Parts: sequence; structure tokens; C-alpha cells
Amino acid sequence: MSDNKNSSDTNNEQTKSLNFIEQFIEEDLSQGKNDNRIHTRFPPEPNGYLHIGHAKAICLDFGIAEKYNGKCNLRFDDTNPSKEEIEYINSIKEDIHWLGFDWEDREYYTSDYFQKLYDFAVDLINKGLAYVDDQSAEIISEQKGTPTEAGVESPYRNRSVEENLELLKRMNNGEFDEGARVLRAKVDMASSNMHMRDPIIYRIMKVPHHRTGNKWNIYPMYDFAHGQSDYFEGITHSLCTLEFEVHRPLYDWFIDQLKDSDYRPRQIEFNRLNLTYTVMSKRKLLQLVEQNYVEGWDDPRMPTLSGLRRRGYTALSIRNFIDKIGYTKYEAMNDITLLEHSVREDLNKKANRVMAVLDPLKVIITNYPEGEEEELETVNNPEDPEAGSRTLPFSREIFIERKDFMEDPPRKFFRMGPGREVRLKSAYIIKCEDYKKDHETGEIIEVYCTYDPETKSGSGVSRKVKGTLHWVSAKHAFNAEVRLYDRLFNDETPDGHKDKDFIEFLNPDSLTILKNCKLEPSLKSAVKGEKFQFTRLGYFCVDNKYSKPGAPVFNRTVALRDTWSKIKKK
RNA sequence: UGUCCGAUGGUGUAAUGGUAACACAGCUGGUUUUGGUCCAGCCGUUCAAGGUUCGAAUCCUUGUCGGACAACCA
Repeated sequence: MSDNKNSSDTNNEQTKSLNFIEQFIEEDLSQGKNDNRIHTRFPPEPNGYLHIGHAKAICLDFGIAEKYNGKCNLRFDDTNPSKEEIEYINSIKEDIHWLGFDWEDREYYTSDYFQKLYDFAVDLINKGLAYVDDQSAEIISEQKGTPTEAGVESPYRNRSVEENLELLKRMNNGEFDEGARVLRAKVDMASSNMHMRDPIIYRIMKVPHHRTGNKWNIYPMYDFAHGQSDYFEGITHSLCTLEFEVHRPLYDWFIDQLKDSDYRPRQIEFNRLNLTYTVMSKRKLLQLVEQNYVEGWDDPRMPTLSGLRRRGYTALSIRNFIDKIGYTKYEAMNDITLLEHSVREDLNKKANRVMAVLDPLKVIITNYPEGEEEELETVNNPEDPEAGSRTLPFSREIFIERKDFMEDPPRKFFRMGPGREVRLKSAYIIKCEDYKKDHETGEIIEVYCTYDPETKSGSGVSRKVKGTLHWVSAKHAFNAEVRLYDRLFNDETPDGHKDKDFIEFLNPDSLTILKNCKLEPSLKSAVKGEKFQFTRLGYFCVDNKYSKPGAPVFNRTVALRDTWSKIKKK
């Protein structure tokens, strides 16, 4: 099964209304801006793994380029060598490809532009638009003012061009300690926009960079690098999240000093992805990893792309989900059930149905000849005729799900109980004649049934019975580990409480490991990443970390919709 | 007491001056050898008040509520 197969879902754009970004772009196109060229970029910082919120940006950046016959660059925003690692770069590239996008040969790094940015800084100094400030971070911060009060100008603001040039050179030579001096743009300390109050554009960091080594002792701030990098790359539309809206005037100010034509990237901000029952900030995800609340960035409970992939989510289901939630300027909270719906929708069409009993209860069919066995045919996927069929071994002793038997069942329980008849899926109708119980513990040990040989599946003889159960032949089943995942948090907005830390809302039952599951023999050869529907239970995927050849470990991606559990609650 | 940005069912989006639509969730019921899938049905006078207009979710004004902004992070 391929994750990246495009279905018609992604191709019905002609009937779909444009989002506000596409509208802006089509306006620009109709006005002939940038010679009708469309060029976007996805600019991650390589300081963590990509999560589903990044996927929203990726789908937009690459999607817009695809839709309008343009290009999308991948650019690593690597301006802070103290936080960034090559491991992250590799995972980011893998995740983008997995989602089904490609940047061809346009893999760029902000560090590629360090020299150009430095030259631009020198240029600003020469124009009297930048200065070296000798004050400490604390003092600079105090002088910045507040959103309602203007800041005050630094005493170093009007140094001579020569002195500024000299000091910048010495900063970069490593002659000063980290934090001793910074380079600031000379904009407006009284601006109502805090970002315009003489922002810091270079700081001293005596840290080797993963690409430039020890060449630099000063590194540009993000705000001094990002907009210009877009400009250097000829980006026409810089799409980013809402919080950068207030940065836009500063980016424009820098480009004003830099540009030599009418061209300038147009920044458009959209809402970030928020999901119920999870957290999305990289800082918080990093905390979950570092403090071992999860097993790593790719823990199947994480909203990271590697986590979702390991959980069994398909790339298409994530893309469809993102398509459904849309892009607006309203800070929305998206219901996780829509993501779950998207993966069920995709897997329903693609995943073969198989027999797996997670909590086994033995059933002995007393009138089935001892030692006899037969192969019963079963359809692989009723939603996909192409999927064909296979056979299932059947014999006198089988396992059913413990929950499918009740000693004293209520009226609406359509499963097995004393004297009741149920169908075994793709096999026979059986009737419960008796059962053995451990009176100490109350545990049901075995159930004794008779089968009706006339009711074999496909024989045409079928009485109406209310329930159909999944099962595996005891003799042919093999034991496997199955991991049931639930939501990582039991609160809708774990990081939305002012007085409580999000860690307090961790769901203690987010992972249940079952070691004694009975699986049909065909599953023995399942390969890493392969996806199935365990009949009546949910969608499961072969774990790519713990599985061994011949000994697959299964992750539950998502349970099937469960009407019975709702009836039970009433 | 600042600047910027928002507000349409429980949730997310659409309607771009002309009958408020779609999806998810929830609730009914039907089909079913998965209590799955599928099918049918139910669930909103668009934050408020004024204005413009034959006509306003849409345009204007004022207000209310929410978010962002004061890292040598990105």
C-alpha cells in the first residue's frame, strides 16, 4: 500500500472556492506582478522535528507553487548555531518527501547568505542606519519601552560611521565577549510597533556553525535574515503564520534599503494549526521528549509527522485533513476527531481486513470433529473489489474477544451469551451451550459451543443472527504484541490553562501494551509500516521500531467508530 | 491608556451586495456476515447597535469580545 497515492480528493480544486491567500495571488497574477512568476518557500529552523502544524505550512507553500506552476524552495533558517543540529535537517527533509512534496535542487540555507547579510549591515552603517550598541541586554530591554510607552534612544545611537565599522569588524574578529556588543538598526524608538524600536540585527556568538564552521563570531538575528533571504531568492509570496504580522513593517523597511527595482516579496500571514487534546509548540514537544514523557520525537502519540507516520497515519490523510480545515486569519481550534475521520476515510478504502483477537477467550466447538481443520475463504476488503480474498484456517478451538461474551447480557448486547447464537465472520453460526468459570476470580475460562454446519459462509444458508464476531483458530494463531494508543492529554486544551502546567493534563492511559494477542497466521509476514483493519476493532500498523521479521508489533492508529460503546454509556 | 489582526451552528470552513452552504461531532432511523462502511433525516435569523442600499454575513461608523506584539529565539 502506498501512502503517497493521490486520490481524487486533492484534485477537485476547480469546484472549490479559493482561500484568501489564493485570492491575493490571483489578484497579483491578474495585475501581472513579478512577470506572473510564483515562487514560495518553506523555511524551517532545524531545531526540532516537524509536526502537523508544519505540514499545514508545507501544504500551502508547496501546494501554491504546484497549483500556479511555480516553484517552492526549501530553506533552512539556520541563524542560531547554538540550537540547530544536522539530525533535524535530515528528519525535516524526510518528512517533506513523505508528505509528497519536492524542492528539486533548491535546498538552501540562510547561512548561505551570511556574507551578503554582513555586507548589507555594513551598507546600513554607511548610510547611518545601523550602530553598535555597547549596552547590556538588560539595559537595552529597559530602554525599549512598553507597547504603550515609547522607548528611549541608546547613548551609542549616534556613533560615527567609522567607529561603527571598526567595532563591527572587531566583533566579528572575536575580540569581544558574547553579549558585550550588538549591532542595531536605527529605525524609530518611538514607533508604536515594538519591532521597529532599533531592533538588534547582529549578536556575538562564539559558536561554530554546522555549515560555516568558525568563520563567523557574529550571527544575524532572524528578523535581519528572513525577509532578505526571501528577497535574495526571488520569492514572490512569503507565507507565514499570524504572529509575524507585526514583523512585516520591519522586513519591508530592510527591503526598502536593499531593493533596486519594484520587486519585493509579499508576505501573507495565515492562522497556525491548533488541535484539541495536544500541544503544538516545539518547546513543549521538546520537553515531552527530554523529560521522557514520551519515547522520542517519533513516539506514536506525538503530533510530529514522524510520530503520526509511525502511528499509521497516511500522508494523504494528513493532506486531506489540512485541506478540510483551510487557511484563514482566525485563530481556530481544530477538533482532533476531524483528523481521525480523515485517516479512517483513507484507510477504509485501502486497508485489508484481518482477524486479530486482542484479549483472547477460548471457545471450544464441541460438535466439530477433533483434529479436523478447514480453510475458509474471506474477502480482503469489502470496499475494494481489487483487493481479492484469502483463506482463514478454522478448527475446533478458537479465540474470540473476551468482551464479546457476557454471562448475563443486557437486551441490546448482540454478542455471545449463554444460549445465544452468533455468526463467526466468514465461518459458521455457533450457539453457546455452556461455559467454565473460575469462581474465585469470576473469570470466564472457556466457552462451549456447537456449530451449525449448514451455515457456512457463502453456502447461501444463513439464518438471521444479530451479532457477527471476529475470531482466530487457536491452533493456527500466533502471539503478538499490540500497542493501543490513546490521546496524550485528557484535556481539550492542555496548554490553555493559566494556572496549570500542560504536563498536569497528560493522560496516564495514553499507551496500553498488550502482549498476548492472537493474530491470524497471514499477519506473521506483515512488514514494517503495513496497515490493516483489525476487523471490528480499528486500524493498525506494523511498528517500524519494535517489529522484527516474523514478529511484528502493531500500533493502533485509530479505533473504528463504536456505536456500541455509546449505547453502553446510556 | 498603544499598535496591528480577528469574530458565521458544538468545531472548522463556504457564500466576495441577491434564498446562509459544506464537512466533522452529536442525535434519529434504514441497509449490512465488521455495532465498521454506506444511505436518509434532525440540529444556526452570521458578536451588538446604528447607517448606506430595493436588498447586507459581505460596505461604513461606534462599541463588545478574543488574539498578537516589550528574547542578544525563530
